[in-house]
Amino acid sequence: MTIEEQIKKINSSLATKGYKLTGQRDATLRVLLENEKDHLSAEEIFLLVRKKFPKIGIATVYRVLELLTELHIVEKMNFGDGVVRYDLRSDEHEHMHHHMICNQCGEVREIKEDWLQMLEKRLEKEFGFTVTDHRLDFIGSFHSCDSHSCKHSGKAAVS
Amino acid sequence: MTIEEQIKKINSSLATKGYKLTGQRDATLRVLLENEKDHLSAEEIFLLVRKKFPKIGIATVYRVLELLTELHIVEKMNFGDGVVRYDLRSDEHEHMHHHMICNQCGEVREIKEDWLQMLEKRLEKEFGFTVTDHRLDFIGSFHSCDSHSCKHSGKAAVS
DNA sequence: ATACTTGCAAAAGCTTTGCACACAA
DNA sequence: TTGTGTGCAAAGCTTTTGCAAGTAT
Repeated sequence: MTIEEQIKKINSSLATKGYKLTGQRDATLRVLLENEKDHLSAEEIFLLVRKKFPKIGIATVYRVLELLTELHIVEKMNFGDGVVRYDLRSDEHEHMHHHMICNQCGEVREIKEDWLQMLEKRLEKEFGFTVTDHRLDFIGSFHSCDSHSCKHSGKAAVS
Repeated sequence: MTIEEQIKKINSSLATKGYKLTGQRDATLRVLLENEKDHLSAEEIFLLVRKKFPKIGIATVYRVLELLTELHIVEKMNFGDGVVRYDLRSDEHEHMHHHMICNQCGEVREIKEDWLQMLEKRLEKEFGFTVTDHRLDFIGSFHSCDSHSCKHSGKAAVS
């Protein structure tokens, strides 16, 4: 699905609940869609959105992110560096993507398969617990980061 | 392992790094050990510690928690309610416990098995990624909470 | 008109830090 | 005495909120 198509679809979701796709919301959404893999913080999102929409205030960005969280379009995540990051849940892999977090270079790479269906059935049976969502992160390191100096941007290492 | 034994063990870890087991640290540790399953926030820990050690300040509690995080005795977690919670990593199930988070009653129940070993081998093989830690949370609801009014304390519901 | 949105600034958390004092080796 | 640890209050951050003004239908 192209970004335009995704925007269009999200616009429908907004409309259903009586919300409008304003310029600020559109710009924020584009930043999220264009940086899907980056798990940006509110501050980072704000700085990027401001390039598209200079007069936006950070309060608006927070309000947009809260709105998108409500609609389950993004999800708040915390990778241990103390900052809230926003993770886009695009249709293709909603409810089924996991993370590998490298503690050498800080990269957060996504795994776009759902590895947990079996386990979720087990929770249902053994605990009477119905799963509606899950979160799975692996912390460790890529061999390519261990062996030679890592090419990825040196974000803060995790824990 | 009894609480006394665990305290003793942790004391050794502290000593190794030149830290002392002061009254404040002892009290904080006991609160954590006695409430292992509760995933307390800093504020909650502070209130409980103050019962044992009334003159303690919250800054000290934060400093103790930071110290324990450094030593990998506790781990900072975020369950989506916006509060940092501290999760004890006791020896028996270090690196191998998961969470069921009920969005009816807010209970966080632990699963003390490691269900991920197979998947971690796969990451090693497919991505060249060595896992040193992981995190697995399931969000959903217990049937007992759906059917009749839930007996657990009504913490804030998750997302 | 009416309801939704926004920017700004103030307020509200939660967490960290500076500093002088206390304590233990 | 020397370095570690602590309480208090102040400072720092991120995030939320109040309010008046703006916008679209």
